[in-house]
Amino acid sequence: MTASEQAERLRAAGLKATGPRVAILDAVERNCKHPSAEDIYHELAESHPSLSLSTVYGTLSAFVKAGLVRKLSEFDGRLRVDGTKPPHDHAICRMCGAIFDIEPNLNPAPAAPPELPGGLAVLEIRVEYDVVCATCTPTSI
Amino acid sequence: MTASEQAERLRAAGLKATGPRVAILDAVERNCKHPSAEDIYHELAESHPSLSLSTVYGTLSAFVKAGLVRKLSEFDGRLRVDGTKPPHDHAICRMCGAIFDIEPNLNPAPAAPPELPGGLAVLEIRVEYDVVCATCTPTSI
DNA sequence: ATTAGTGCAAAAACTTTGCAATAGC
DNA sequence: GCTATTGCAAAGTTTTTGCACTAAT
Repeated sequence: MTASEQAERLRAAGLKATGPRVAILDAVERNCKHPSAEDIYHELAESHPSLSLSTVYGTLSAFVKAGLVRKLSEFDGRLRVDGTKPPHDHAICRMCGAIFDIEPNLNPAPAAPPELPGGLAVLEIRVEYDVVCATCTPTSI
Repeated sequence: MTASEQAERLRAAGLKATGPRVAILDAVERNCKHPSAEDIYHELAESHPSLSLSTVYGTLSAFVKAGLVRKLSEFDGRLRVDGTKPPHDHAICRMCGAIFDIEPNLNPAPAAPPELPGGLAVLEIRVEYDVVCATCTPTSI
């Protein structure tokens, strides 16, 4: 996706298309490793030397609210985001908190949002797997 | 549930049944508001004046690994736990992070764990709702 | 021209750690 | 008695805030 297309998406989401924003949106969509704010900050350090960490935090927060990226904090408590395109599910290790991407077609999430109580507007429904990963499984002694 | 029954559960989970642990497990199972470590600490302040916050953190971590309580951090980044008995789903507001309990029968999660990659042992599968709550919905001007 | 967004530094919030004392098993 | 757990204080991380400046619309 070109920079101007990203800029268009930002404007469509009601956000100003600034240089830092385009760069951060792009970095998040490229990075499929559920990066933290600091990960993104470092990833952009060379190309955007003046970018500050607080801008990354503020920008990610704006993106989450606008629905451009998905917030994940189940892992290690830190803010983690997922901006990769096709929606997918996550498995989270109960022991170490590692996040694994799961094919959404393994367990198709209910597509039709049911009636939820309390005036909740459903934007998306996902399936979440509570797992113990291979590393944390006590293997043969 | 009596204190000795809780103690038995702790031992069954491979944890020593200490006073603080029984109290914390009990507090978490009673509190249906997805409490933070500090919430529990304050809740037990009167009955257990000597309890320290670091013990709460350590204990909750042990409970999560043992599967006695469920870890939630999607909310505000802080550690939040859910120890209420019947498994249920959560809706999380994209704007403010508020957590709402959702009846699991609205959208029964796939019960049969499919084949997952990388030796993941599935412990539980849940449905997660990405929502905007009533408070955050821009109402009529 | 207005208003949102940026960057810096400082502050705040949350969580972990080290260690001596204690309580379970 | 041995070992895991506790409590305290201190340190470490992560995130937020205030404010002057800059850039987008």
